[in-house]
Amino acid sequence: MGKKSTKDALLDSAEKLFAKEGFHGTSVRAITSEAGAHLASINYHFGSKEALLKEVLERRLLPINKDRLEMLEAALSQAVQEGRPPSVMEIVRAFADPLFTRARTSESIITFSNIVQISLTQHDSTVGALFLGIMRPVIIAFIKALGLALPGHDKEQLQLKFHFMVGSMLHGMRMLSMARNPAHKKLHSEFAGNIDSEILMDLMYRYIVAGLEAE
Amino acid sequence: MGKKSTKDALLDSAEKLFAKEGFHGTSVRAITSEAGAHLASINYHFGSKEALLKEVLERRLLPINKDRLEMLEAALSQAVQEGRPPSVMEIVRAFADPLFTRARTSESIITFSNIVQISLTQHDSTVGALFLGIMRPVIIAFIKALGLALPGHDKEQLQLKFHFMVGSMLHGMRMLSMARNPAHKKLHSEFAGNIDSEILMDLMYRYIVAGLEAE
DNA sequence: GTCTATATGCCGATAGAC
DNA sequence: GTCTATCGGCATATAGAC
Repeated sequence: MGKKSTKDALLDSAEKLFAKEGFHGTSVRAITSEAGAHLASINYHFGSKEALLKEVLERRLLPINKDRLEMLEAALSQAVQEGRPPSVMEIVRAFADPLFTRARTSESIITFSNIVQISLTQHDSTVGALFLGIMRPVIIAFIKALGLALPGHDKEQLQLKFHFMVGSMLHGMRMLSMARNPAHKKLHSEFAGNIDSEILMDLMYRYIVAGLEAE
Repeated sequence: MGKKSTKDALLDSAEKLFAKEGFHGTSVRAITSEAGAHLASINYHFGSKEALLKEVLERRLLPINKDRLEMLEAALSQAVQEGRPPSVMEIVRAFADPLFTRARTSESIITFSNIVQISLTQHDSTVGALFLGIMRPVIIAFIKALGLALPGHDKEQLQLKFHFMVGSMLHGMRMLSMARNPAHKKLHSEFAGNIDSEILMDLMYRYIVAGLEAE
C-alpha cells in the first residue's frame, strides 16, 4: 500500500473531526494539522470548507446508496417474477445491509454515521441541504417499495413508517459507535455496555420488521 | 402576562438558534440580537455561552424527566398491586407521553427536540456530556422496567431495545419538527408531507411496542 | 441591570515565493 | 503541489460608564 495522498488524508481527517465536533465546530486549521498538511491545502484541493464537506459525504454515501438501490431492485423484480409482493424484511435488508455490513469491518463507516446524524439534525443549514440532496432518490424509492409490501397503508403512513425504520437504524449505528469508541464507552457503560454488532443487527432487524408490520 | 425577562428571552432565542444551527454554529451575537438584548447580557446572566446551553437543556428536560419517572413509578406499582408484570405499552407511554403531549401544544418543545438530537450526536463534547448527565437516572430506570415487562431478555438485549425505542421517538420528533417548520416543509415535502401529530403518535406507539415485543 | 467599547484571539480564505 | 505570511472579519469575553 502506497502512502495516501494529501487529498485523502484531508478527507479522512475531516470525516473524523466533523463526526466529533460537527461541521461548524471544526476549523480548517484543526483538519489540516490533523492531516499533517499545510493550512492552505483545503482551499487548494477542494476550493472551500463546504466543498470538502460535500466530498466527505459523497465518498461514503454514493456507494452505499448505489448498493441499496440495486438490492431493492433485485428484490422487487424477484418478487414480481414470483407473483408476490416484496416482503418487509427484503426492503429493510436492502436499506440496512449496505450500511451495516460495511460498518462491521470498517471503523470509518461508524465514524461517518455520526456525520449523518448531524446532517439530519441541521435541516436548513448547509449540511442538511447537502445531505438531503444526496439521499432524496433513495428515500423516494424505498417509500414506494414499502407501499408494495404493506398494502392498505396510505401515503402518509408509509412515509411515517419509512422514517421510523430510518430512526431505528440511525440509533443502531449510534450505539455501535458508542460501543467502539473508548471515550463513549466510559460515559455509557451502564446502559449500553459491550455491544456485539451481530446481536445488535439481528435484534434491530426483527425490531424494525415487527414495527413496520404492526397492526 | 407580563413581558418576559431578559434572561427568559435569551433562553428562548438560544433554544431556537441552537436547534437551527447547532451550538457551535450559533454566536452569542446572534442570540443577543435575536433576543433584543445587548452583547454582554449572556455573560452577565449565565457566565458563558456553555452555561447558557446547560440552562437551555435543563429548562425542558428536568420537568419532562420528572413526569417520566412519576408515570413509570405509577405504572410499576399498579402492576405490582395487580400481581402482574408491567406491560410494554405502559413503559413506552411513560417515556413518550411526557414529551409528546407537550409537543402537541408547544412549538418550542419541538424546536427543543432538535437540540436533543444534536446533544446525542456529539457524545464526547461539552454538549453530549451535559446531556447524558441529565438523562442518566431516567435511562437506568427505564431499562430496569423493560426487564420486568420482557422476561427472558438478557441485559444486553434490554439495553438495545431501550435504545431502539429512543431512536424511534427521536426520529418521530424530528418528523414533527420537519412538518411544522415551513423551511423544512419545502425541503421534505415529497417524502414527509403534512404530518398529523395524532396519526404520528398513534402509529409510532404501535411501531415501538411491536418492535419491543418482537420474537 | 444595561450598554458601549474594546481586548485578544481564531476564523476561512488568499497571494505569492518556492 | 507545498508552504508561509497575512488579510479582513467575527468570535467570546470583559472592563467600566451610566
